[in-house]
Amino acid sequence: MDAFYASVEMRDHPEYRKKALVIAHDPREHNGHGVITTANYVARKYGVGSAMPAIKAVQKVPADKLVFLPPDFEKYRSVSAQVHEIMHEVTDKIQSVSLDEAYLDVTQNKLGDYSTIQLGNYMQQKIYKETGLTCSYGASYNKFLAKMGSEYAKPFGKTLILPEEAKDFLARQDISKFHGVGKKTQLILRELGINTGADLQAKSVKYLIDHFKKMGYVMAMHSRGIDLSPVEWQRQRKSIGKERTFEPSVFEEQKALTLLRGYSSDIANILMTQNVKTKCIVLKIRDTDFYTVTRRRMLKSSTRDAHEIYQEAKDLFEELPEFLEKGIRLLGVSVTSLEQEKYQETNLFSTLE
DNA sequence: GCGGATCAC
DNA sequence: TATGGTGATCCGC
Repeated sequence: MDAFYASVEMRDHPEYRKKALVIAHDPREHNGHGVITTANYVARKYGVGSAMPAIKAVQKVPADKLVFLPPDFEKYRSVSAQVHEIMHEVTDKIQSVSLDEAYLDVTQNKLGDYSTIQLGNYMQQKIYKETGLTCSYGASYNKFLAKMGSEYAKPFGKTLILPEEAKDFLARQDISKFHGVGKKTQLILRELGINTGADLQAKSVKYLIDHFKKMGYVMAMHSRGIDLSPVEWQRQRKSIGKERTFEPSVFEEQKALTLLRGYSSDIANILMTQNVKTKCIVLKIRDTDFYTVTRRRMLKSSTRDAHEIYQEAKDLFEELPEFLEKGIRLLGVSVTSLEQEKYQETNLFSTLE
């Protein structure tokens, strides 16, 4: 398989920033882009009320020159669709990872007899021309290496990793660059003296499985340049959820129940548009001390009814009265065990065609 | 199947 | 230091 991973840099483009950011009023400072920082941190520091999602980074802008920009998700979504159109010129085998990242299987492509790099350059340049966004991509013989190469190429580059180069390339990478290796796994790996791809390669597969179970096997394979997972371009969603954090916390039962009703209705609407039903309702709740639990209930028969979802969520909620005492910081509902409705019109037509 | 943990973005 | 929202997967029961 020729795999391809593209990552579009939206957050650094002034028009497409997806998240809250802080920007200097004076465009002569910081190239007119201002300074991106953790919105909540800045909000607290400068006494501005804000609970925007956070991103990374820098400071150095005086307080009186700061202004908060709300995220424009509509814009973000529409640009993402534009980018996807360009990718679809090359192949329909696209696995979206998020609005701005995707895997493409270009073993076959729609444009003709081109190399993976030629296809990549075509998309990269077209995306830049049509949206002004830079993107990087990685190309290799499997998904893992394609993604690794893409990260390596950021913010506006490309990386081609050939089979005979893979092991050396991986040996040089820090374990933090391995997909699936997060904070916790990193900590344990480093305690074992494993800091790089070379260290992973030096350990036996058995050793890694003994320490990390399935994850160990995956890391062993990845470090050796092996990843057989396909580009899942037809995957369907397995859960749908809605949750919200409150500042200050919620103490009133009526308010909590109203929120649950709203979430249930939102979820029911999505079930409707996606033509699926659910067999399992999950309640998620977090108190002021950040103590979080989830409780779920399996249904006898699947549903897409807002009120039925609400009733289950309410039942689960009422089994946890302690949270109202403490104060509710977060409340959420999600549904899993989704079942595709059969005999869907679109399916019928597409089958007949 | 359930609930917590971990991870990605 | 302060930790948002959505979704997936894995582990140990």
